[in-house]
Amino acid sequence: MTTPQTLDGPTQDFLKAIASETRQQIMMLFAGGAELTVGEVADRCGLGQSTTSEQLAILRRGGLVTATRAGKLVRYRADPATIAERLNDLQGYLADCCPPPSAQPRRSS
Amino acid sequence: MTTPQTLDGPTQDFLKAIASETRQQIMMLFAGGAELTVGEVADRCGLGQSTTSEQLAILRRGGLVTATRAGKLVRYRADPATIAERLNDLQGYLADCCPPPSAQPRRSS
DNA sequence: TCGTCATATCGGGACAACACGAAATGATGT
DNA sequence: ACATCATTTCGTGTTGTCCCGATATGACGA
Repeated sequence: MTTPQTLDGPTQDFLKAIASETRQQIMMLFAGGAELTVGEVADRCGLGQSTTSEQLAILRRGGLVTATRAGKLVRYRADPATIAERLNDLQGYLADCCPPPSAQPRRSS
Repeated sequence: MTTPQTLDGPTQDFLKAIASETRQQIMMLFAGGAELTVGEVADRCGLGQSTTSEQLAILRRGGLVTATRAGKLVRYRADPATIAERLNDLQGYLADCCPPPSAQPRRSS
């Protein structure tokens, strides 16, 4: 029943992904449920094409976006379900560290 | 009413602070409302004294812990209120990027 | 005032992250 | 098969993070 020393892998990837100003900026482009290609993202935030592809890959590993091929294009979009999940994990971890003194123990998910 | 391109400073600092395995490990030491000195934290996670001081400073800037002098000692403890606040900001940002298709627009805090 | 103890700051070395251009991959149309 | 276009992967330079030992600050007691 020992609480783990750190977060699990998926939540780690989520945090690393979102803790970058560039990637936050990218995420904003998906507001409203927009679907965008790598090239479109690159244009709209003034990054090189390869850089953008790499950053999107990191966001994908973090569960923030999903990718689907459409011919030669790859359409990226936000992944609200996974985001909510990771956010919930994070909240659980923080509830363990940061106890309202009378906090009830959390279920082990 | 244009949504800002990135998160605000405090939330940035919060994310950078928590997105480090070492600092997550440190935060776990504060579970249960524990108050710890720099030296105690250094011992318990096997870090150097100066390293620990620096990492705690980062956590402090991120709003995760607070510090109070007690004689020559400095006692650090978790700061649940600020953490909840930052977590809420983050949630708001993500709600903007990641729309459950029928999401109602968020208030501008 | 002087010495001591805890903490903070400084300087540096090893290593990862960021952004780029160039080359490889993969899919489409001719 | 070939050319083309979007994307990915690779190699590289630059910048930032992590951790350290050494030194400075600040508080307390003799």
